[in-house]
Amino acid sequence: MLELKFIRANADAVAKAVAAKGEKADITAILALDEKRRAYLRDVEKWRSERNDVSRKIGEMKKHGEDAEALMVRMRDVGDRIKVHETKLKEIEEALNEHLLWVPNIPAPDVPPGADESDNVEVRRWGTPREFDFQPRPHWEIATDLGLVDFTRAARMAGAGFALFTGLGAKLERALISFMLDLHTTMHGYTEILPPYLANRECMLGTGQLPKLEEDMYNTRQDDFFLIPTAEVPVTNFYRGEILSAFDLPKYLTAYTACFRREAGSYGKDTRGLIRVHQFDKVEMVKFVEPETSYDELEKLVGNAEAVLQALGLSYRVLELCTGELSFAAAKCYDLEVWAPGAQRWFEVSSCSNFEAFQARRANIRYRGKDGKPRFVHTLNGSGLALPRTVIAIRETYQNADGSLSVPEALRGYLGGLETISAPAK
RNA sequence: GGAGAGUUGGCUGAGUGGUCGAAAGCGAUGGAUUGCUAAUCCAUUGAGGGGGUACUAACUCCCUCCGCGGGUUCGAAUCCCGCACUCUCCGCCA
Repeated sequence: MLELKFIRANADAVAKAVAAKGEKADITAILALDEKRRAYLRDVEKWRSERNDVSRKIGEMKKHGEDAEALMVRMRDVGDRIKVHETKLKEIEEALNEHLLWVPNIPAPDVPPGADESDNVEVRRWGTPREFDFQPRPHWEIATDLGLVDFTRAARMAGAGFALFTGLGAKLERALISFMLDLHTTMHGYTEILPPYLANRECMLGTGQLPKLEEDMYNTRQDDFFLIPTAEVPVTNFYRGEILSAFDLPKYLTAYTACFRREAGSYGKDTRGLIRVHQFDKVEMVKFVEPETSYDELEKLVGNAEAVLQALGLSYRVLELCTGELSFAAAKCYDLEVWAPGAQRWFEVSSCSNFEAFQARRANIRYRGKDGKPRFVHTLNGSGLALPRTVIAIRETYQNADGSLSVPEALRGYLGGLETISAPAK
């Protein structure tokens, strides 16, 4: 959410940002409603002021035993008029607010302009893609042969597009989750939390998934809860409505959660294996920081996510997203893409964004500055990491000629010292 | 699921129809005192919005907000109704 004052003063720039992001917020309508709102507000406030004055007078007259009937009759009239205009004012404000919720965040000035992924800018690469002296196989073959996943039975349980990890495949998920959380809590200064996987409507509005992405979310009809599409939702809402102290900032939180996405509109895309599934595991990092520091914090956040890939020995590249690829709420975003040598392509495993005050304004998360004035914090978040594609990269990178899989050293401690995953005996 | 109690400012906590935006305490900020620390004293200290002078600062007037939404009334933190959440007890249950 942007401030109405800001939109009023920078209408052109905001309209430009809306276009650059391919959004459809109607800035002209907002300005008109804003104008109308203030006109009604002036009237209502004038009458309310009168009512307050006269009511006070009535109170005093009654105390002195005087007859205030005439004034009371007059105020009854004023009261009716206020009520009518208040109703109208409320309608206008609701319409205005509805419009405002559709205004995206403005890209930071240094975000490269562009329409699609071809305009993203590669910032750096890490690691050398592994050379094979045999033909590397794709991850879905490896997983099936080693008995790590079972999509047939997953479909029986839930439906198409769900993963079911089995045996060491399941244990590998658990190992990765523990490894990532341990890394972030011991090396990067994050506090671990384990939040609810269901979130209410206010949370979804706060982080900006709603109203735009309602179709992509699972909703529990009876109670109007949403299955979280990312831990960002509950974790960012950790401080919703609170005023933090400047001395407590920055706050770093990390959480493992399952994530649920309907992936409406993406049918037929990346249907194979784990690339795109309705439920997946992810470790998320969320930061609450002072505005002055948020871009430094973003770089550090990317570094925290990169540390996971580096520890796992996986090659990756860092992309800076162009304006057209930025999500609704983000001002700036880096994607981390890992190299999968079997599939011969890059897979996004992390998205690290600075939302500046956009989410904080929606979720009303403030801090009290050293001058005592409350200000909105800046929020950031990044995956550290999403598991399915990380697992894909591990399988393809660490595969051996005999079909077995070496366990990355960083994970061995979490798998009872296991060094190799081999096909189960038939 | 049933019964009861509660929800007030950064925090604790008073307030049951008329200067209540709200006592008191804590905390915070500024100042005084002080060899340092501690203690003490004085002062300031809620948020959001609209208008005016000014035209980033400052000043000033007004409105709203005591969980949320309605209602009663000239007037509601205070009375009535609905909802949410928290706590206690009972039932059920992983």
